[in-house]
Amino acid sequence: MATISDVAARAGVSTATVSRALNGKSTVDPELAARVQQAATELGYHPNGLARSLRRQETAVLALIISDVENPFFTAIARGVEDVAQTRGYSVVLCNSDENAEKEGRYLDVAVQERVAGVVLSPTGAETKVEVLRQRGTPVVAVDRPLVGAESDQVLVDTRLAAYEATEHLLAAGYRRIGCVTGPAGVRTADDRLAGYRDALHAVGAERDAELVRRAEYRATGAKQAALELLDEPEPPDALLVANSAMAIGVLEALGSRNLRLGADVGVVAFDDVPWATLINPPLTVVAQPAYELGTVAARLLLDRISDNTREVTTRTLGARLIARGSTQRTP
Amino acid sequence: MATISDVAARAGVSTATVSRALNGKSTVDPELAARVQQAATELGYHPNGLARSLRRQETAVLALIISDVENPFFTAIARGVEDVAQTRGYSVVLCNSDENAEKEGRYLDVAVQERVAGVVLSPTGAETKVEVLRQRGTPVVAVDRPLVGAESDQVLVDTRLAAYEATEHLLAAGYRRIGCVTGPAGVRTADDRLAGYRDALHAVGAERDAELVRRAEYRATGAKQAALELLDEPEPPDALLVANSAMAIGVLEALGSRNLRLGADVGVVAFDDVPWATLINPPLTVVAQPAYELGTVAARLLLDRISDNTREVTTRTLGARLIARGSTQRTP
DNA sequence: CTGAAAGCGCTAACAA
DNA sequence: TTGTTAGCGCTTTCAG
Repeated sequence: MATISDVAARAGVSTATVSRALNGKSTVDPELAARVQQAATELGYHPNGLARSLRRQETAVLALIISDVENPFFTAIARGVEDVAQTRGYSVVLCNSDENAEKEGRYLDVAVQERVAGVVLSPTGAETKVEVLRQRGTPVVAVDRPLVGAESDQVLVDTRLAAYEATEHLLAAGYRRIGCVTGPAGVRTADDRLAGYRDALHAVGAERDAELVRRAEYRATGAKQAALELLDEPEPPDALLVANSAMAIGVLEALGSRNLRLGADVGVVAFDDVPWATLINPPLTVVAQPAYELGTVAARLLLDRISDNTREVTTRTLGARLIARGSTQRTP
Repeated sequence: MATISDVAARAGVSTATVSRALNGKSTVDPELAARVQQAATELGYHPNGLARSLRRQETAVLALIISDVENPFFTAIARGVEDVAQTRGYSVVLCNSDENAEKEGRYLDVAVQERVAGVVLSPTGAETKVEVLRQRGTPVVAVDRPLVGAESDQVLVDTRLAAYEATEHLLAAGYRRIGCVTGPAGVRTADDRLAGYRDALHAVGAERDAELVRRAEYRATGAKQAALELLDEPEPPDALLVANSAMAIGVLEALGSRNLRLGADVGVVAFDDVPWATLINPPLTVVAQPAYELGTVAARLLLDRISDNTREVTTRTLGARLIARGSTQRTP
């Protein structure tokens, strides 16, 4: 594996000149520069990024730590982050914390050890582990969920309001016993969506005591179980607000296994627009979150902070929008 | 940011001792080791991975370059790779080539520059850019698609056979004019699936000339367009083999927009099992690929090669399995 | 404009 | 067992 000195030797110059020529920094005699270029290509020279970063004390790598690679919401964020990073010359490495605080911590350690330039994090919970970054001065921006107790940049969705509106929509459609299937306690989005749901019920003085609420992991299986429990209640719900798309799958399976008609028997609105929403019958009403934009905004915030760490901390809150479809119509 | 010499100074030992103590290599006096540990935690010391890797001439990082982060098939592979890497102390960084040879090349460069220990690659096409790795001696394993002309380890799916069986299944179900919507020419999985489809038709001497075949990008929109073209033919197909799940969405949308009943009017079998396959009506017949296993096998192969580069090159071919559901039944 | 030389933080011989 | 020392490959003063 060719090093800079191999190139220097071949071109008959010093390593300093090679470095300068290849990085186009201070001016180098065009003729020498050409010799260097040629030597480099002849040798198949690829600069050692480790050595470079070690010397420069900086890397052009961002870490993106998300809680579920298999969730389209997060992969859309990933695309957003990547697209922006790309145009600014940064690479992004994607880490999957799997909604697991320990794994998240491990990746934060890796991020620090590898001296990444910055981190976009969707925190699993009320983490303190992020202190590692603060200590070390690595910029972070939280995405989708806030970073409690840490004054860092954040890009969030007004998910409580969205849940409120979704619930209102169900009420307006004539549903009366509205239930909610949400994520684990402590996960901010799960709590916020539940809060929005309660706000809406409270606003119309509906069903305050009969708590048709179930929590589960943000996955299909738990949600199916939760939905079955609700549907088997003596007074089952006639509509459900579901906190993400993986859960929606479980809920729809539950409906199927109880032979309940979507919309007519049980209205459903789920968070996250998914490509298959219009393929089912009736099509699924969803709360579409601006996932891609979340990613682009987060990346821009992060890169800005990397280049100027004195900027004041900002929180950007994006809106979600309800897309009403057949699954929230009682009569076809 | 504390360095190893800060720790050494604080513990009153040499940096070598700190290194040894922290890495648990050769034996260190327990008492000294304890002092080092304490000094390290007091200072919030995190070893500099760059310096370490530079010195050791090795990194504990694998690169996984896939062609679409938003495709569940690839994210399942990612999980497989990650789970195995994790247990062996490696981190994996995920790169999204976006089915774009140039982007793939850029990430290969980054992989070389960052001196990753190895690469799992799902090649976009007939790439030569992978030469960069070979030159540099970085181990690669190809996953899902072969690396043409490069003798590297590979983990593939017998997708041609699977397509053959899927087509056979359609024939057995009574469909007579079977079409195929597959990916771009040159993408091996797309070509193989088409080949398997043709094999099956050929075997029964069916419809050899009337080519009901369309190609498009592995995405919903192109597939919708392609399906519409086929459906608007004077003699439209009565069944379709669809080469991936994103395409399946487009095809199903096309059916919907032409008011054709899935199964009854047009049978459909699609590659990749997706969670929503059973939510549509009738449920979708699919070819389930062992994506997660593809990832685990690839990672193991890669790690084995990293530790012993003299192993002979192997190709592992995994099987796919047809899951017959309602979308391939002509009569309900 | 170019080269010599120092050093980023760490590990691994080699000595002691 | 511990310390001294020499680099890993690169960039960047500082001289020339």
